[in-house]
Amino acid sequence: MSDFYEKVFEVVRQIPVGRVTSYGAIARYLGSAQSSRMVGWAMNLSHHQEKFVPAHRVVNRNGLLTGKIHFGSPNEMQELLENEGIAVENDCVTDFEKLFWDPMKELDLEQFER
DNA sequence: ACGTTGACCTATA
DNA sequence: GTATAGGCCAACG
Repeated sequence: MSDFYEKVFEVVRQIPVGRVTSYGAIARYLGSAQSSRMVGWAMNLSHHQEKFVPAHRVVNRNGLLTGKIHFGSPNEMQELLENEGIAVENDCVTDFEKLFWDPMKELDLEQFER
């Protein structure tokens, strides 16, 4: 497994409950700013990972649940999000800007504080 | 081996 | 404000 995917999974697991992030944010955090597609592909592999990866907390820049079809059922992603307290309407995360969790900001800030 | 596709993003027009 | 174009890299047929 490449380090890239491993890092992606690690970052995704660090997403707090009730928060969401975008593929681009993760890609930028990993240094591959314009390779956001690879992040999505990594999510595809996340199903094979023994450790559970909350891929449902990762949406596109628009807050749209584009990847829901890759889950078992299209409703599964929305159900999981709503179960964590994230309101989803019409396959879009409501108050996406509020719930947005930027790893580049949050993680770097945590590391900086330490 | 080559062409197409894809859980995306940014930039022009 | 929507529309189109380009770029990125890996997987699939």
